[in-house]
Amino acid sequence: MSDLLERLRDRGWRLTAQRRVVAQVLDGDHVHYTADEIHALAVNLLPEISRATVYNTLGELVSLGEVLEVSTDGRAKRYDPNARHAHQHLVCDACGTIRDVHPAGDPLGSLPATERYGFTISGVEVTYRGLCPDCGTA
Amino acid sequence: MSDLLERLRDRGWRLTAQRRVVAQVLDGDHVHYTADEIHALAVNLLPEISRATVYNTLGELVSLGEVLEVSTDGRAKRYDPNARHAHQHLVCDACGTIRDVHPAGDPLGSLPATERYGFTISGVEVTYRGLCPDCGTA
DNA sequence: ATCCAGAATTGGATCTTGTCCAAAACCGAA
DNA sequence: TTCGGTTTTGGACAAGATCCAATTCTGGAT
Ligand SMILES: [Mn+2]
Ligand SMILES: [Mn+2]
Ligand SMILES: [Zn+2]
Ligand SMILES: [Zn+2]
Repeated sequence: MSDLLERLRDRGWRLTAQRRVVAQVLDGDHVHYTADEIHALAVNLLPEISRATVYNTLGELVSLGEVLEVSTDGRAKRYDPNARHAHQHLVCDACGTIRDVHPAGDPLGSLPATERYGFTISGVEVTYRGLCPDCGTA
Repeated sequence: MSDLLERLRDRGWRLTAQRRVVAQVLDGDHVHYTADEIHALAVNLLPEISRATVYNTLGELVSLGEVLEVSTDGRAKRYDPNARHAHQHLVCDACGTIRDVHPAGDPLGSLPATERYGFTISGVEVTYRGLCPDCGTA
């Protein structure tokens, strides 16, 4: 059983067949699927699973902190199971590919105290944009 | 006439009444309105302007590099006329307020060469999240 | 001043993403 | 086995955005 499923069971989550296949699709640390992609992949494993259940399950996983929502453009949100290791994203502007990259130093540190305007800051998202090797001008 | 309108005219843009009021609404460097907010404000100045024209005009301004699109959440995109000075955003998770903040050092520098995976990197977006003074736990 | 072709605008249809809801199915404790 | 709470489901609904064919506008040519 995957780490993810194990942690969920430890939290008293009822492990239904539907939740199991959603977790299974997300398993592996380097995917960034949309909800509809996850639904399509889940249907391969459990043909009768509904779109609503996929959205419900993803919402619960996000609330539990097991999955991150990533909005790299104004399109569909992507769901990132790599919630345990802080990381940032490198996005191809042409094909939308997303890669995980890892911070050098604390990105929060780059915001000077004089630029906080009384906010209580809880996090920072960094998205690098460019062209991937496949899409770059050959 | 605003700087923005002047630059647009210099580029040979046809300055219609509709485009003028959209530019007028965006004038001033610290706004981050949604397309519908811009439409509502534009209607005050030119009652018959359509939503489609607001979207068309915003799209053109973005193509020209005069306005930036900002997607801070999965909701409506926001349009940022402050495209001439590199800056980052500080977003309140409770009320959605956006403030401009200014980088200390080049945020691009924080991505190690070993983490570029053959991408040609063209830019970076940094979004700090937290609670604004109004929304913070009093 | 008038005409005309290309540019711009318009309202509504359409699409995508996501949420909501009431009914049905499921599950596990008693 | 029964029963109440939990989960799932399909379809309705909503927001944001795009598309499109019809119309209006515009500025240069005459
Ligand atoms: Mn990731
Ligand atoms: Mn800004
Ligand atoms: Zn690419
Ligand atoms: Zn706030």
